[in-house]
Amino acid sequence: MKSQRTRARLLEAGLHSLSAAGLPGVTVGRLADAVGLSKSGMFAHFGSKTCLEIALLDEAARVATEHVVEPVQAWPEGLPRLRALLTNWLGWSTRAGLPGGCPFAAALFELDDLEGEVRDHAAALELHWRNLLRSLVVRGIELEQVRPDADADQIVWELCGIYLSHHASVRFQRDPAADDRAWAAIEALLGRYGADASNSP
Amino acid sequence: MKSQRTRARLLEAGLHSLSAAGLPGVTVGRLADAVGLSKSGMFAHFGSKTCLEIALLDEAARVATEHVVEPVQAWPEGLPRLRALLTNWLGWSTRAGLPGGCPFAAALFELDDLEGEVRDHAAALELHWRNLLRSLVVRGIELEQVRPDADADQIVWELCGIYLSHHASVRFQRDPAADDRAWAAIEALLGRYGADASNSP
DNA sequence: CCTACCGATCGGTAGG
DNA sequence: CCTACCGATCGGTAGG
Repeated sequence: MKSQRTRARLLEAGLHSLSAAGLPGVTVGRLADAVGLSKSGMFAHFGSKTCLEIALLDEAARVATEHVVEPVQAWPEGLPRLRALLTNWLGWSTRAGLPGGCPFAAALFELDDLEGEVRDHAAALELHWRNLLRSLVVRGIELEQVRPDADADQIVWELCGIYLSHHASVRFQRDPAADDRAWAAIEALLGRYGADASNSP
Repeated sequence: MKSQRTRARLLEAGLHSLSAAGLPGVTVGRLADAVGLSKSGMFAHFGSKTCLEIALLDEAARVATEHVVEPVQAWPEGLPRLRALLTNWLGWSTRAGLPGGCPFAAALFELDDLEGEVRDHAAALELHWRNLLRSLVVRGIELEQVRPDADADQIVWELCGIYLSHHASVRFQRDPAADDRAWAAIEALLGRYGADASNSP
């Protein structure tokens, strides 16, 4: 019970480091210091650095789900829910109280050319997220809010690009127009496939 | 003269590490080993780790320019040259012989929440690149290949998103359809602003 | 460019 | 969970 609270504090502090400095910024020693225990205490909670990294990715997914996915279940299915999800997705890490960017966006580029458990775990979480996006698009097609010949995978692919460009725009270039640019791109993308659109591809 | 050749070998080996494992993957000791000299020999060439990192970003920019920008000057101005540039941009690091991904894409997410000279240098190179993209779009407008009311910055912003999604798609998800997805997105984007397009925004 | 060295930190373990 | 410790590696320096 006390152990579980300590673990929760470790995950919270670790997620902050992960957001601020990426996986290389998370070290066993620094995290132990931040929470006020010894390094070996860390290994009592996480058997290895790899286990810690995987636990932190899961924690990031948990917090992301809490802030991005859960509030959206109240919206009507299909496009309205997708739009609400995108609203929550863009900039979620800041609204979740994290000091830096999205750990998954970072993992996409930090782990891309590495092999191992951590990469595999990040890839699984990433796939899960894309499938969620995809299911909303597919539901939009079923509900005839999106053209029946729309390519759901293409839409998801482009939405991910908009998310990444928005992330770079906000966190790296610090462009105040990032939100406007992202929504202009999103509306153009959805407009392209909208059931009301008459222009052929 | 011999020193210059050694420096060139250091830059080449360092750029490989940078591509494969990002900035955290470049260490003075490993790079010294790879080229067969001592660590202090490294400091004779680059005064500090920071200097080395900046030199590697410049080297990455040099190689990128060589493979992406220079071959494109033969194309007609405006849209044809932009399309040729995009063709060379997507996947350039592999065609340049690098073992991993694009160092600038990685820097965008590795350095975003850090401060310092390295970040500033990466930001300057990034801005230079976006300005190049922008100038091609603007030239397309001047040549009436692109609608006069097109927002060049928005186009560049979306192109960067397509590049990042393509990068994640190729290197992280290893999706063989990445090129097709990227070009579908590019053609849709350019079609949206094409001089021949009659649909309003 | 070298040898030889510095203090700090890395992930991890022994033994309790 | 702790103290105490391990070998390896980090960026960097002194002196040549």
